[in-house]
Amino acid sequence: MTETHGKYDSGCPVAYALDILGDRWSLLIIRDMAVRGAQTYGALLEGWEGISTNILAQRLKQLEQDGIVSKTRDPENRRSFRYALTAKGRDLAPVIVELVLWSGKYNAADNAMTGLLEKIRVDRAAVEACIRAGKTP
Amino acid sequence: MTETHGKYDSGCPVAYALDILGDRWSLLIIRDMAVRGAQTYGALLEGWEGISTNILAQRLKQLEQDGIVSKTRDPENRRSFRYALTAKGRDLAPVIVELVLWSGKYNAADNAMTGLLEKIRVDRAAVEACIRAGKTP
DNA sequence: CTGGATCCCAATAGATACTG
DNA sequence: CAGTATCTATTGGGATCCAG
Repeated sequence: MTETHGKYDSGCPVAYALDILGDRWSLLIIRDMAVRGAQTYGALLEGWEGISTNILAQRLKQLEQDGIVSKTRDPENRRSFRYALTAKGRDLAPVIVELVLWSGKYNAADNAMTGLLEKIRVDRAAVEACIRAGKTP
Repeated sequence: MTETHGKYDSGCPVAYALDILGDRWSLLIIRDMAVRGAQTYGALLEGWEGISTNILAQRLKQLEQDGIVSKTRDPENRRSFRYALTAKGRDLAPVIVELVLWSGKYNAADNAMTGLLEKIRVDRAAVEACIRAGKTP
């Protein structure tokens, strides 16, 4: 019954994760939602790395299918949509935290944009709790 | 002096990590070394997912440049090489562990090949210590 | 206007066959 | 065993077009 997801159906949990996250953009989109609080297509387009419109649309659709992202109409602005992380998406917080710690160790120099590393160093649990609560740390 | 690595030089630590790991194969190669103990080109080729030869060669070269993997001549077999994780590569252990835990939560069904999830659940610290020590858990 | 589809084209990733 | 060569498929950028 296990839905065959992607390319390699090896039964390895690392491969399962990489089927969803193993590309240049998916995790950056998740980061934009978790860390920067981006909630709209427009806000995601203006991320730090400059994703293009077709890729963003495609990845959002895929992430929605994978249960990472939810899409709803904006209650206050009927012509807009709101994207949010699901519980499954927010549960990636520890993965993001470990990636940031690793980068911080080996790429100490540039960490300019986020300040995330410092926040994690001060109180890692608090950062994860924020993300899990759907708030930006 | 920060060497510009890859595509997006945004200064975000997540992006730094993804520049090295954000593709379908790099982290699987690292997993094969860390978890399965693969040390040769041939052993890596026979991983669970079936990487093709050119991709493996290219990724190994890149991972070596990025300081994740080291390549040395096999002392016992002069015509063979041995690939190993560097400290930087082994320090990805927590990232792999978090990915496995996440997959285990949302893809409980298939975890057949590794048994890694169970080991992590029994003693996470021990698994990470193994990998950091260059031993397979 | 926001959100997204589409087309064109360049660049990368990848499978297979072959080589020292 | 450890790759290279070749060829095809997929990805991605950028502009533009389209719908609500």
